Amino acid sequence: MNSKIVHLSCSSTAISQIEEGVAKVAERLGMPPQSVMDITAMRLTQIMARGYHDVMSVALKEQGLNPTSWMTLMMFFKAEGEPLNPSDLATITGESRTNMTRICDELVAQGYITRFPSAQDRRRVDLKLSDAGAELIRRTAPKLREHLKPVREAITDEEKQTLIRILKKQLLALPDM
Amino acid sequence: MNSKIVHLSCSSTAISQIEEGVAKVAERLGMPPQSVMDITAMRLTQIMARGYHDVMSVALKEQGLNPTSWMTLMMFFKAEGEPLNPSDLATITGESRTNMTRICDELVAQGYITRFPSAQDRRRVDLKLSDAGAELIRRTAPKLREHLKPVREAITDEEKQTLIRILKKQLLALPDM
DNA sequence: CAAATTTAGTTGAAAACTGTACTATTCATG
DNA sequence: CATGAATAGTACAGTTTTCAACTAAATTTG
Repeated sequence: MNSKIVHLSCSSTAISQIEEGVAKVAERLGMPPQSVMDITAMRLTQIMARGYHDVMSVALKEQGLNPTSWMTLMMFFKAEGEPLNPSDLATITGESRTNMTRICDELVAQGYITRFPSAQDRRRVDLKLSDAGAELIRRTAPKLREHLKPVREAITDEEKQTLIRILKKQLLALPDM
Repeated sequence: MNSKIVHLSCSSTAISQIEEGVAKVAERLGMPPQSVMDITAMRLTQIMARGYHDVMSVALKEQGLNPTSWMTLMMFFKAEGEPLNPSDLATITGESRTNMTRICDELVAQGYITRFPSAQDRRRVDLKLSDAGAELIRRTAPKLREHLKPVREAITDEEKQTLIRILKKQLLALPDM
């Protein structure tokens, strides 16, 4: 019987299916048994990231934002009035410079950040959070937190620490490109 | 001094900056101290997923594939000749049905899968892996594994188990939408 | 210090993905 | 068994992101 799966592939049946599938494929491809863990970890990480993304998207849509523009706004909030340039933002967020230009265009158009030419370097553009932007952040952050509540409560503080520690080790091993 | 960051945000300075930034923002927004862990875990998960994606993309590009089409091919490989339908693939991979149609179009055009109407249900389309597709998988899998080697070797088997266990708990908590 | 190189930002075209709407078919139920 | 609801697939339009090419300014270097 072909058991049905709910939309977001995060039911326990869906997860079991992934594990079975990975094990089967790894064996047929003659991969070492440990590779099952590697691939499973990768898949689950990707699915979790997608889950975060989707939850955030839903929560942010009503504010006219998406996860990327939100993260960009947070960079400004962190900067505490210090101006940021598009390329800084691009490297920090991991977005392309091209995309960052667009996102900033949008945020400027929405009135959440202001843009003016840099005094020091005339190639550069200085961007700052507007009052409206800061207000938006203060208003939206609690809503996001609320949406993420189930995920937050699914694991213990100790598990969170462990997760962070393991992810850091993996991240440092990523080949830079 | 404003320290420069390498392209993919996975240097140890970049990670520290994320942690500092999260802590600072959380405090200024009056969020509880634990939320720093929550947000950090989320960010690192997302960055890791992006890292996987980028590594896969590079490795797959030379075969004319992308991470999504690769995952789709793997579903067929797992199915062992059993025909699959676009909507099955969509639910399993988490892609939209629309997108899956397009991906399958592409894979058919590349000759890696074959498409023919289902005998049982005339609404359906049956898709199967072609010999060329199976050959492509056998040829590509080891290359992918090679590209992911640094990540695989960054953590112990025990840590992998732990990572998987924690991610599973979180995944099950994701609100379905 | 002039020429070559690099960097910042942007633009337009292309690619990847999503959302809506539609047709054809099957399933459910009165 | 006829009719309404649900499902499979896809086309089309819109969004988001990337790629390639370009301008302008700064930096390097011969």
